[in-house]
Amino acid sequence: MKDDKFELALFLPYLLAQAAENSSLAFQQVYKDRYGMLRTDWRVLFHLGLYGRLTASEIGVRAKTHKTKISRAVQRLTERRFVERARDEQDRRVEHLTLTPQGLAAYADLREVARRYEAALTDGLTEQEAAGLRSALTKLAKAEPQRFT
Amino acid sequence: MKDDKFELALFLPYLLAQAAENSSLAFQQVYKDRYGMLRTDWRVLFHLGLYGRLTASEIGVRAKTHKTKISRAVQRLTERRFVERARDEQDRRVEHLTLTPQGLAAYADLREVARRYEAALTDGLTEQEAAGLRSALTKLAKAEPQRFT
DNA sequence: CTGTAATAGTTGATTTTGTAACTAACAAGC
DNA sequence: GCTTGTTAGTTACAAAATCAACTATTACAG
Repeated sequence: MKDDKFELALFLPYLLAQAAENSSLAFQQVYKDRYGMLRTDWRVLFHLGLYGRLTASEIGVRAKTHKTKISRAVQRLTERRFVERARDEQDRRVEHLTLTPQGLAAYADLREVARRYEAALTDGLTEQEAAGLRSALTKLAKAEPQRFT
Repeated sequence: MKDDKFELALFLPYLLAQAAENSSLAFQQVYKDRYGMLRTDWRVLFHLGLYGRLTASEIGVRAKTHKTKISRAVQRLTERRFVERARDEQDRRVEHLTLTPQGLAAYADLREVARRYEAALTDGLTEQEAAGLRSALTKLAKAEPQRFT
């Protein structure tokens, strides 16, 4: 039963999940309480805020998020007047999404919160930790999923 | 619209979530395909495999997981004969959980997979990245959730 | 003792996600 | 033109997560 050479607390998928959940809680509280948004909602909002006009599938690719999740997030954001849809006249399958003034305001507000939150999170880390963390996370986030027998 | 001084791809809660999801996919595939387990299931299995006899709430505390999630995971694991429950005779509210031989076998198998997976993940990182990552994640995972206005 | 609070764990109702199938519009071969 | 395939996005149904309420048992104050 007792085991050698394996520590759950050091297993990356486990540790990453714990850190991710723990360090998103306070931010989640804000976008949920202030704007009734879910995780995918704020991500869509931020993509539109940062990059301007995008289609649902462009957001899906950038955010590595399934199209049904995006579709439902856009639906919620549209109902609440944060986002506006516009059909592309050349290709009528495509919808261009933009933030409404209300959406822009929410984005600007949350972006400030995010900025402060980021600072607070980084504050607890040493230079080396922050640097190694960022660099490693970027690799891990981009890496192709491994293969297993 | 265009924004300065904020990068979504560097926002820790976002980057962490991406890295966490991406680096758990292949492992998830294994415990799902081989044993039909969900995320909480393998976590419970590993806790019992690593630390021996535990109660549901002890696992909940260690894994920072809500008791209903644990309860349902234990239910699934018990149905499939990976785990056995035993009432505590002193305090009959408490149930002690242990792995069955079948549970131990599954644990041993998955632990080996985890070990190899961990090695593969770490392989893509430099020494500094791995060190900074681990140290930073541990802090982030333990930190008290921040406070916001 | 007895009533009230606390703890371990489960259950049920609601919300959210995941998977697959679907509609609508375009593209390309023939 | 017409068939076949592809892409954008939605919808339907099943699986899973969340949150609150619940049972059963113990603790403890008076």
